[in-house]
Amino acid sequence: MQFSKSTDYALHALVHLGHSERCNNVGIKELSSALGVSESYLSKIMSKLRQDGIVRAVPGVNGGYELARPADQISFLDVIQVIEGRQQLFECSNSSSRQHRLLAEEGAAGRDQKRPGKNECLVEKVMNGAEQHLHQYLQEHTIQSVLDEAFKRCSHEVNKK
Amino acid sequence: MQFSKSTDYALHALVHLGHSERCNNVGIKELSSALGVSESYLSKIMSKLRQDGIVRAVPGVNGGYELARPADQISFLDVIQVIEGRQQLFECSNSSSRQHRLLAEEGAAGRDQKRPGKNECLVEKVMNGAEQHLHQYLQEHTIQSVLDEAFKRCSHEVNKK
DNA sequence: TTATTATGGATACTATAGGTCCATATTAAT
DNA sequence: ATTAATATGGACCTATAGTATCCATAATAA
Ligand code: SF4
Ligand code: SF4
Repeated sequence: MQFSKSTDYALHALVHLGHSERCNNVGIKELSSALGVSESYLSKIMSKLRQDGIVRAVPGVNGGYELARPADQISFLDVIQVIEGRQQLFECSNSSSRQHRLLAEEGAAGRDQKRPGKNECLVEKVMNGAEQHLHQYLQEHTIQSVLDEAFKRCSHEVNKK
Repeated sequence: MQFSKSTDYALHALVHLGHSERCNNVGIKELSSALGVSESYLSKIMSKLRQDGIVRAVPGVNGGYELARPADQISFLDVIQVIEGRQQLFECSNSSSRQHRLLAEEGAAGRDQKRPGKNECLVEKVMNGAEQHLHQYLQEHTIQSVLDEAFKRCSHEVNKK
């Protein structure tokens, strides 16, 4: 259970883009050398980010990438979901087992015909809760918030002189 | 980014053990058929749980597994960490890149010789925060809490009669 | 028109998850 | 002591996902 390296790369690439915002587009070469990742691999990742509307890309001379929206509207969650997919953290595999009947159906069978089998399972309930918490946190942290913190450090440095 | 099936199995097995607590040990056969998982595979998982002190095991006739401590002292986090390992959610891979210097070192180099390179990286900071939140939530939910909820449902059912 | 850049398909390698089988060790019951 | 039942651990296999490279093609600005 770990985030993939691709997510790592994507986040760093976006931070880089956010940092060079006012300049021209940033080409894959610059990104690649800044992050220390091969151009071929990184370009796949950037492609994904573009397909999901996180960045814009323009080919041709002086082309490259730029953020498709302000950095404070690109959350960590957005990036993670693009790269890792939107599958949920916990997916029940054996919902036809005897176990299942105890935890999800018993007590619901006769009581509520309104919700047909939609009675939430107790294990899933905990896990989905965990996922929600995680998502909320990741939603609240954006590329901009990283940039801001970096700037704060930088200005500390200046003040000290 | 998903929890493995093994974690799923482990959680269900523990719930089963918790449910049959006062009875004798529960053998792998019963567990296996209750969960709908092969004995061979499930036994590997149970072995891991034993090595980490979550369950006790006794071989021989009428042997089997039982919880090594009360169900309210076995958190989801405990189980997950046994099965998935204790690696952190986000592990930085390219800490020698140019990027890194911007985000983790700049502003720290001259300022603080006390903490040698221990200046926390800003991307990691967010991710570690996320992990902490997740862990806290998972720590607060135990096998017992699932059992309790199941019991609540059950008694509703009884009251209705 | 051309040089430059992104895109997407094909391919390969690797690591991990998921799963099986069997030989061995351990224990309780007889 | 013997035996039957049970857990354990090693060896092995397969499928899938992550990581990565290469190349042919498309799109764009100069
Ligand atoms: S009890 Fe929940 S997690 Fe378990 S099998 Fe049923 S739906 Fe899945
Ligand atoms: S900035 Fe943080 S996440 Fe990025 S390379 Fe440095 S330590 Fe790793």
